[in-house]
Amino acid sequence: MALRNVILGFLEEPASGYDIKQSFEHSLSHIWAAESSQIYGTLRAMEKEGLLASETEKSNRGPDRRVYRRTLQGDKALEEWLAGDPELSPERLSVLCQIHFLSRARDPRKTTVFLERVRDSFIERLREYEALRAEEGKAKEGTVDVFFDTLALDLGLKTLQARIEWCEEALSRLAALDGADPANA
Amino acid sequence: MALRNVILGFLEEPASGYDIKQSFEHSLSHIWAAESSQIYGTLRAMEKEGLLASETEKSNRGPDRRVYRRTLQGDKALEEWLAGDPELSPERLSVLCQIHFLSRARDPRKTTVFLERVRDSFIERLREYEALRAEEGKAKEGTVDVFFDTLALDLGLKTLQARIEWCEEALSRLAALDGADPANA
DNA sequence: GGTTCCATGTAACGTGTTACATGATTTT
DNA sequence: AAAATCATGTAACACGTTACATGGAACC
Repeated sequence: MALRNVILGFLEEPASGYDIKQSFEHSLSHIWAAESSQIYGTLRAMEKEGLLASETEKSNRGPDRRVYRRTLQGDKALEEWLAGDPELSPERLSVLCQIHFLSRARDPRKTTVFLERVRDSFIERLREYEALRAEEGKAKEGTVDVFFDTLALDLGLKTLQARIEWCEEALSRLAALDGADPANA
Repeated sequence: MALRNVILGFLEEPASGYDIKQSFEHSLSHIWAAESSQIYGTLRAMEKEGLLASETEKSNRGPDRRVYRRTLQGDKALEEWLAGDPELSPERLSVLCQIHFLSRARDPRKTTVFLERVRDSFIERLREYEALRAEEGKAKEGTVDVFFDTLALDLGLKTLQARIEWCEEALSRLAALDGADPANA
């Protein structure tokens, strides 16, 4: 159901499936990048359900565009979503499963190597988020908009920082284990 | 593909679909709780692929059990998963989408109410994780096992703490905005 | 006799990805 | 003439959830 809601959110102005795909890439890329195939299908379904209405329109470049706008029912659905409960989806990070089973083997060496790689991946992603954040910040220096537009991105940054810290802590505790109890190696 | 790998991980000892379902509930519940229907289907598929082999066995209570064990090929697949790249799945938190579109409206009041609810949900989940953590810790006080067995859980704890902090920070910045610029209300 | 636990599954649906098909227009 | 961009879609597959069917054994 989330995709439907996000589409409703993007349709503040009438837009085509192609436009919505662009919106994903420009303003939600760090959270979600839906595929065109899914977007087009969902738009059709939403029109059938009465959430959207569409008209075709000549493009000045390429084939005709099917332009969608929210119906009153669509307006209402969006409002309900934004006034409804926070949707805390379960996380199900595969990497946690890997760590779980690795650590069952009680092998400090293997665990260390793996955690270092996890940390490096997190750091890499952090760099990407920081770059995005810098762009946003530069574009709207000192305005109230900076706060609102970086709200969601900042959660990602904070989360990654905490996870990198977790890696560092786990690695230093592992090093202590390995030193104190070399029989484990 | 993740479910296949987790099943391989659980099959350190031969086990039935039912047993695997229990394993999810006992040792991976905070990360993932797969449904029986999916587990049984996947077990069948994995046997067909040569990762597992099964025999039926009388149960001392209830119907016959189909007990699976890893084949050599299954051993190899598990090893490869644990030696392979960390799987950092994309997060796609619906709640971030909600925040994104709420904040577009530039409405400090609505955003405040929503963020308070998000914070409370995170706090609730944190309590659950802390309870799980306390159980683990109690069962294996002072042993090396505590470290390994709480590794994945601790990431969850750290993540939640960071997210709660993020809520608090955003809320206090919002309060400042609202005080300084009441024209926005 | 009813509830709970053991145990395996089927069917339908919802969501998401990958690969591909089609064809116009603009830029190099 | 080739490549990039605009624009919409179909088909097949993979993953996951929900609801339901079936039936035995143990416990109260």
